[in-house]
Amino acid sequence: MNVNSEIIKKADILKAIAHPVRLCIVRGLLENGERKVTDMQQCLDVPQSTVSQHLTRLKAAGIVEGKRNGVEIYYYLVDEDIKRVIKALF
Amino acid sequence: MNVNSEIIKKADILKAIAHPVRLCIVRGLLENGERKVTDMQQCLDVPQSTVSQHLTRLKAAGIVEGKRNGVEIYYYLVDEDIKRVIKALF
DNA sequence: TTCATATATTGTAATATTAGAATATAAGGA
DNA sequence: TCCTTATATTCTAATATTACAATATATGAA
Repeated sequence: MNVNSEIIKKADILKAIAHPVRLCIVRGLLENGERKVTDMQQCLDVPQSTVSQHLTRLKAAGIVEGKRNGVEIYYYLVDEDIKRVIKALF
Repeated sequence: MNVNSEIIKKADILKAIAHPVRLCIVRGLLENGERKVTDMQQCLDVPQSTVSQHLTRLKAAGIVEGKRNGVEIYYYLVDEDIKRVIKALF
């Protein structure tokens, strides 16, 4: 296998959003700006731990960041590539 | 889990290109138009059967199609979403 | 401190993806 | 026909992803 590291990085970014729950989260963030976990969970109808795990993956990929407000955490998109990709996809 | 079928479809399309070899193939097709398998294989430095397997996946996802010319098969992109996504990504 | 709510982490079983060798098929030329 | 080249398929072991329950942690209010 020999593909360059730029390709690998881009493929990793795509992998991060290539999942229904994560894609839905990311699309929601693009449409509505920041959101807290509970809201996503209700919208997706998925257990809380599942949402949290997917958010962890999105964070690790550098796609979202969260800011805490008291007991809640609001997530928002931080990757411009992803914003363009989502717009292109929908 | 409850995400609608549009999201699932779009996530499947992303999954299809969220792999270094497949992303490289697709990007190459977008840049250079149609290509035959042997050329992709040399460019990627991956065994022939591996390239062929990835092409099968891209075909199944409706992203590429191939037309035979004698003993060779030329592949080309057929999905407009993907073209936009790749452009947005690079 | 204790409690309630929001979110994260861990453990694990089920499933999917992956690479690549071996083999098969398809097409055309000698 | 037989040979060669191009491409596809099959098999399989290794690895990665997934869902979700159970549990842990963080914050703020009482």
